[in-house]
Parts: sequence; structure tokens; C-alpha cells
Amino acid sequence: MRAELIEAAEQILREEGYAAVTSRTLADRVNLKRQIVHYYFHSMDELFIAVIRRGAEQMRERIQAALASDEPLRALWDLNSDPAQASLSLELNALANRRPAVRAEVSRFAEEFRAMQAKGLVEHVQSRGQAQRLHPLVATVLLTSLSQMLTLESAIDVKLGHAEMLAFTDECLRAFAEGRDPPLGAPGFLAKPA
Amino acid sequence: MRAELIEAAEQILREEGYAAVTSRTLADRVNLKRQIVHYYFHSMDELFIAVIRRGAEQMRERIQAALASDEPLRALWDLNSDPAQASLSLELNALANRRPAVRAEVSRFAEEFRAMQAKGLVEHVQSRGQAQRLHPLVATVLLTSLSQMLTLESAIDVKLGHAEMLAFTDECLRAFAEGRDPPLGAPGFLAKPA
DNA sequence: GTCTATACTTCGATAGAC
DNA sequence: GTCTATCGAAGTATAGAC
Repeated sequence: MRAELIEAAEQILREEGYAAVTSRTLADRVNLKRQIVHYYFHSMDELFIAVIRRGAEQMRERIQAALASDEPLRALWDLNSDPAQASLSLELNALANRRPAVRAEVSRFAEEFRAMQAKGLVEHVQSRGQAQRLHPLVATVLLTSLSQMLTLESAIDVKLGHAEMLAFTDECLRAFAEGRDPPLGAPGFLAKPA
Repeated sequence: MRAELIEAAEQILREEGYAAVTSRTLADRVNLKRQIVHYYFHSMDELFIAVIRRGAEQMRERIQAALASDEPLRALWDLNSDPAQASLSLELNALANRRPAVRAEVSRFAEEFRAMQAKGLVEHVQSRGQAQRLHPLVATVLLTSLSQMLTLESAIDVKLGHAEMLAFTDECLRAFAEGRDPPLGAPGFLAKPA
């Protein structure tokens, strides 16, 4: 039941925002009375932290899978472009802004995942026998910021420049995968082609 | 009084999030009773839309000022890195996600400002007698996404990679201003150096 | 314009029956 | 474990006095 409540909370968080996560909306999803929430969680803070920790475990696995794929850069781009992932991330950030107890958890995991991605990219470049070019943390920040921002804008019908940006990104990812230099005026990303 | 309420709403939106913008917190800021909000605005949607339109006018002026400066690219970066601007933008996005009436306004202005910045960058490059390289919309999306995301992360104590990203960006902006090619592995941004 | 008064809803949280 | 009952606080909104 506790697990079901956490799952329901994550869904509501994604679909309707943190303001909609209340004891009532939660209990409705599991077809129980709203007091049940307080039985499993002493406070809403505790519930949110449980959601974060569970989400973090899943995210850790997804990042590892992406880094283990043939094209880690593109897999990470796709992962961060997942609308569910992006809106969950947005809501948790907004929540972190107003709940100190939540902030500590969110920033801890955010930094863990950033470090993880950067480390994975370094190893990928090394495994291809290439030299590092762009700082791995810079590449990671670029990748996650752009993909998440584009996804969030799409959710509110902002689309000007998206086609151009996606085409640009795709060309960069393709060039990197094939060991070519990126197009003129584009980020050279991680590695220097052989 | 109407103007004061709009100003108060914007402040609360920035400082405490959209969930904190209620008739009570608003009225407290202007030292009146909470019913006053309903006298000036028929609904909360109407209030939010008034906030958006007023904010949009200011944003329009700031973008124009940035584009008219010596270093438009850097001025735009600084503008989007303003914590007040970034968190207001985040809250309006979150609000737009849940209030359809708000969404239409937000996406309209977001696209207007994006087009405005892109057009300004094109004119700047032309005035320097340079050839276009990176698509102006791509440059605009890159600029705003990165600066806003970094600012938002700072607000929740996420800082891993920020120093590297800022140093990288600064070097790109400097190279562009001085008509040099950007550092290896970096975005070439807008123009091809003479 | 601003107030008091009020209606109705929802929130988080606790106490105690079963 | 899940329920009923209840609390105090806060939310949007309306009616009507001054």
C-alpha cells in the first residue's frame, strides 16, 4: 500500500503538479479514505521524500543503461527528453524551492546524477581511444538543460525554434557517433575525432 | 490599487511560488482585506493574466535594451540569468501547465520574445558585416535554456558543473565579441569570424 | 472602494472505534 | 490497517452595508 501511494503521488506530481498532491487526491487513486496517507507517512514532506528516493533509484538505473548503450550521448538525450521525466523533474525542483526538507534530497540526487553522467562520458571517450575535448560536466549540463527545456516548452505549446534546435542537436550527436567533427558553428562536444 | 495588486502578485509568484498567490497573501501585502482581490479581478485567472501582460511589457523593453547594447549576446545571457527573471519564468511555466487560460498567454509571449531575440541577433551580425553561421533561433534557444537552467539550479543548491559551464560560456561570448572563433569543442555561435 | 459577513470547499493532522 | 469523526486553518467567491 505504501508503495502504491508513492506511485500515485509520482503520477499526480507529473500530471497535475505538486499543488495537486494532497491527501484527498492521493487516497482517491488507491480507493481509500484520505486519512490513510497519514498512517503511512507522518507528513507530506515525508511522502515527497519517499517519492524522490524511489524516483532516484529508477533514474540511476536508466542512466546506467544509457551509458552502457552504443550511443551514450544520444541515449542520455533521449532519457532527458522523456516528457514524464522532464515534468517530474520540474515539479520536484519547484517543490524543492519551497520545502527545505525536499531541497536537500533533490540537490543531492541532482549532483549525483550529473557526476554519474559525466564520469560515464569520460569512460566512453576513453574506450574509443579519443582525447577529451569539451569538459564532461559542460557536455552533461548542455545535454540535460537543452533536452529538458525543450520538453517543458513543448508541454505548454511553445515550439518556435524547436525544429531547428533538434536538427542541430541530431547532427551533433550523429557527428560524435561517427567520429566526425561537428558541423561548423556547433558544439564539438566531448571528443576530438581521430 | 489594481497596479499594486499586480505588483504584489508578481513578487509572491517569484518569491514563494504560484501556490502562494492567494487572495489572502495578496491582500496582506497591500494591507487590505482579502475580498479586495475579487473587486479588481473577477477570478484568479484574470489576475494571473494581468501579471503576465505587465511582465511581458517589461521583458520586451529589457530585450530591446539588451539587443541595443554593445554586446547583445552577453546582455541577453545576463538578462536570462537574472534570478528574479528566471524564477518568475519558471512559475509562469508551471502555472501555464495547469491553467489553460494562462497557457495561451505564456506561450504567445514566449514565442514573441524568442523571435525578437533571434531577429536582433541577425541584425547584429549583419551590422558587423559577418556571415551567419549558427541558426539564430538555435543560438537563442541555447542562450536562454542554459542561463535559465543554471539560475534555477543555483536556487536549489545544485552547483556541480556550474563553474565549468560559466567559464565555457564566458569564453564563447568573449570570442564572439572579439570576432574570434570560439575555443575548440565550443559552439561557434552566430557568426563566422572575418 | 473598502468593509463585514457568510457560504462552501479543501487542506493537513489527530483521536479513537473496529 | 482502515475507518468515522473532528479540529483549525486557509482557499475562492458572493452579497450587502457604509
